[in-house]
Amino acid sequence: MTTEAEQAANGSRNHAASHRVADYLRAAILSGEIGPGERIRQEDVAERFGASRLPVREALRILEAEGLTEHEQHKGARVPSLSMRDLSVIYQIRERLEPLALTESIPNLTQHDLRELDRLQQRIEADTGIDEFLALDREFHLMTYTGCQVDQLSMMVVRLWNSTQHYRRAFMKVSGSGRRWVINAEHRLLLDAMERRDSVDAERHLAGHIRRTRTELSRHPEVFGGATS
Amino acid sequence: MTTEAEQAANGSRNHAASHRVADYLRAAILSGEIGPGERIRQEDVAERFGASRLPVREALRILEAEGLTEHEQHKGARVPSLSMRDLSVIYQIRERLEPLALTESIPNLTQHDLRELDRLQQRIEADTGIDEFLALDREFHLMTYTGCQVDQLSMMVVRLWNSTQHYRRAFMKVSGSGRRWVINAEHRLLLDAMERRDSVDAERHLAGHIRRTRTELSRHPEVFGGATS
DNA sequence: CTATGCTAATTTGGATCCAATGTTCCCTCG
DNA sequence: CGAGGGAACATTGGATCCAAATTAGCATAG
Repeated sequence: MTTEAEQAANGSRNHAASHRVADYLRAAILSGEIGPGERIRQEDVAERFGASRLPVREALRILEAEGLTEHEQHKGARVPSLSMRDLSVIYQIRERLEPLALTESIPNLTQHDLRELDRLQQRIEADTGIDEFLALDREFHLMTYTGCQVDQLSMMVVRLWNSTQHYRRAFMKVSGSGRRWVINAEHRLLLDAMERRDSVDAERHLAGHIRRTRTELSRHPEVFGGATS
Repeated sequence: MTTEAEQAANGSRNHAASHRVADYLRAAILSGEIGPGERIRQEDVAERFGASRLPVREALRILEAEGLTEHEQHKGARVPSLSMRDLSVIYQIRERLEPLALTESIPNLTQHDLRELDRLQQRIEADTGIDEFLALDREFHLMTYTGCQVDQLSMMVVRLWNSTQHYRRAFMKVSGSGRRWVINAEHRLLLDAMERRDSVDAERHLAGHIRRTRTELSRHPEVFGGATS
């Protein structure tokens, strides 16, 4: 489920316990099991994970550095609530970073990768539920970056996706799936440019895709549950 | 010295011991005291810091997530060595991210900030040693982003500066200070655009400044001490 | 009945201890 | 004399224990 996340987060397989706990918590946050503002008790996680609190604490530091949790002295960890402005800027960051990652990726994509991307897009076009759509869409985009050899860049992209995951879900729920065809059209244009190995065109389509999403998001302030702090 | 680094790294003052240790280690790495490939022993740090190994371990996880250290199971932490390609891509990332941070910053800069920047640039133009130049240049650029309200963005920028600090120093040492006047001219053009609150022009100058630096860097492979892994 | 202050319980922060793994040095054997 | 193996050492990983701070609950006063 979160395979891509860790792969990009840890250069190679670093299966230390703290990382396994971090992966576990990351998955819990991404799946919505732990929502913004919600507190994370170390003991709970330790117990559920069958380990002591120590690796949990290390994991929380990792997630904090990734921006997935906030810490306050003696008050513990919680998932931060983003404001509309935060989210908007994150999308602006994505709009500049992801095209770069794409350009780095395209020359290294194999025919197999491209076929896999096509297959993913077909599954996205099949009318699925919101949660499945979110998972597939994430998988699709992150897969377009599999050719990007620079860990630091892939990592940044994955983290940006991670920290907005909850709001993407909330947005899908309030906006309905009415505009799914737009997404599909944009994905198809992107895929086409990628198959032609036309980085410039692909960058253009991707940037437009992200920009449009940001614009639509900004029209749905209710995603932030009232509190825009 | 590393004030900006922490300020951006921790949204607010999080003076937990693990963060103080992380700041300490970050400063040691940025100052060149701990160089790429060098190992960091937990006990040493703990002793030097007057604390137990536990906060040190948490600090190392933080630095790992920031990309300042690498970890291997049962082998400990070391500062990663970057390849020419890594460095080049980081500069490409900076070329896209920092103009965005600048645009976010410019409207919020006070007259006082601008005066301070001018003063900094004057100090840069005074012929200083390499280490002082590096510190001032860093301070100058990061100060241009003080108006950027989005923590996540400022944080990313600071981390990019951090992970390339050592190679910037090495580059200055091999390339000599012959081309300092180019930097000064670019800084002046950037400052002028900022004073006119012309984000577009400022972005253009900044991107050019970073691109030129990347190009010059790529002409000095000896910065990587032979090993380009 | 509400608000405030105090105490008890919960939770996080830090230190020490033990286990597991990696490293080094030396001895032996080819 | 060099290479391989093994034992002692050093270092990291994890668990438990204690201290400090926050939170929650209760009692009491207004």
